[in-house]
Amino acid sequence: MILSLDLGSEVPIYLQIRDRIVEAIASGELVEGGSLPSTRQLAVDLGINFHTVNKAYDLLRREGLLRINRKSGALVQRDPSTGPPEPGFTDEWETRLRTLLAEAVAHGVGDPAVLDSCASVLASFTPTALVAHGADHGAKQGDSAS
Amino acid sequence: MILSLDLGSEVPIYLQIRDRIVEAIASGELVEGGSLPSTRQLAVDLGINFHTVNKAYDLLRREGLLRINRKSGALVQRDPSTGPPEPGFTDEWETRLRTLLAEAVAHGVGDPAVLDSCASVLASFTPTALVAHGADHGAKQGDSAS
Amino acid sequence: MILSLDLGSEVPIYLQIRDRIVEAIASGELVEGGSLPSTRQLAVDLGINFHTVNKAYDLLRREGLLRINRKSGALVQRDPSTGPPEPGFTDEWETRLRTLLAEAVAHGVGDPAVLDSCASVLASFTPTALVAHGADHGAKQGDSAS
Amino acid sequence: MILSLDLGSEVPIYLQIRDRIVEAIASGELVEGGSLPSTRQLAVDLGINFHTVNKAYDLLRREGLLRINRKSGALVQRDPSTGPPEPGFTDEWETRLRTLLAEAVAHGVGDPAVLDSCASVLASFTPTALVAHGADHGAKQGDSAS
DNA sequence: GTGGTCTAGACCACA
DNA sequence: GTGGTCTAGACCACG
Repeated sequence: MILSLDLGSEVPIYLQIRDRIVEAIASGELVEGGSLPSTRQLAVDLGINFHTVNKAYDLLRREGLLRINRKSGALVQRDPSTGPPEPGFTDEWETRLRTLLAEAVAHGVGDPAVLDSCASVLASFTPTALVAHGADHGAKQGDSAS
Repeated sequence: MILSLDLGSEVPIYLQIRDRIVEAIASGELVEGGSLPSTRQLAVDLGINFHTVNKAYDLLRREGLLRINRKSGALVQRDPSTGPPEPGFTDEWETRLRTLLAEAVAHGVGDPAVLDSCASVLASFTPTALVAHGADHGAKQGDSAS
Repeated sequence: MILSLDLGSEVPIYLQIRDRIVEAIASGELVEGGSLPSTRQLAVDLGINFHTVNKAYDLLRREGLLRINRKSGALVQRDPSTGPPEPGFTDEWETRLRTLLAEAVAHGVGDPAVLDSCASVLASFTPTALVAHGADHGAKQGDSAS
Repeated sequence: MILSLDLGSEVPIYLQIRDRIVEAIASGELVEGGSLPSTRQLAVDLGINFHTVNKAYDLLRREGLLRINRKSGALVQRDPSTGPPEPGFTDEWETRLRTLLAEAVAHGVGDPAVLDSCASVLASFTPTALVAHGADHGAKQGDSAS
């Protein structure tokens, strides 16, 4: 759970923390039931105010990725294997995806290049070891639409 | 150039305007050199303050998608056919893509489903290709429509 | 009187015209009593609206550098040999000079480099040829007012 | 950090603030790393809206003279000892210098008088050198005062 | 007519 | 507490 922040970035610190944790869950680095450092501990490690960590954890809780209780601290509530997303998640997410992809296309990134980026990002979440027996859910290729 | 906003959304109005325009550029609805409504006009049409439109336009200008001058108003500066993105764009964009995709994966959307979403979003930007036989009026070459 | 503008610059066109004319007067390219192109003519030559030229001429008139009458058009009212500036000019000008020089110093340009810039700019106004025989109406020296 | 404005001047307040700060940096009154009053505080002190201060600070930030973060407010990012200016600064600056000096020359201020003005303005930024015997505390080396 | 400035109030995000 | 967002009115600059 090494979590590198960029102080002085445009992105608020609490969001950077949240983003890194989301990515850690996506990549399997954090699995359902796993525990995260206490807010105080992480704050000390990162050299930031613990309120900032708190805010990140709370955001993740509201997103359904963490559960938090007094005794055991923050635990991962969800991971890729937990099941399909809550209803309503996908629509809202696709809206954001649409805007993000539009941005690349508008700037002149070709459709294939965009898809390649998506595929390679996905591949980076499943570092080969997990693609064990059938590999039927890996970052498959060739279904490009254009 | 119908631009439907969701007042009362979490997303600020100026960002919604910006997002819709980015998507319009990506989809070829707006092409390089095309002109956008004047800030005041659009503001009246949308029933909002002109500053809000102004802010959206200014953001797009800073992103390199619009150029703005006093006489002719806002013109589209870039479209998918204009060329590859400025250096530095892709890296920053992929960082955001990574976070966005991680979000879906963490919520249990499978890699293939994610890729499908990406592909179908991209396809939605070039719907003409799916309909046309020769597809000679797609936003691929500089055949400006104005 | 070739006057090159940069359309699309941050600096308004009318100000660019004004600035170029001020520089032409400073360099002796335009002398007291000399006539400028008519607003319409210059507007056509530059491919701009004649109101814009008008605005530049009017500004110069208010600054005391031009006089304008219907029959003979715009005439240069002042040049370096006309005499010392109107009272009040110098103070206001030095305030602007102070800010401009402070900007360079704050950005790390050393005092000598700043002075060099000033000197070379001044030298560029008096292209050596004018300091010829008597040099009694050129940018004469030694009449420092301070 | 006393900052006297002239309400009712032609020059917008935010620009006056910006100019005074630039001059304070040039004169060594503000040194790299030094902190400025918070936007709200300064606004109260000056009896103006905090947005106006904000605008001045933001302009200075875009000029590279300030850095701004939420925790520590506005800090001086540059001062005469920080090093040479960013490439591109000098050219743009000399263009403005050229116009400003041309103005004086056109109004009849002699070249020597102009140069004198430049020199005395520069001298006013480092007044200590004119007083001190050894001049070992001038704003020449990185002897930050904070 | 256009876009942009200047100032501003209410509110939010951040640490 | 800090800076920043979002929206806004009145006015100016520009062509």
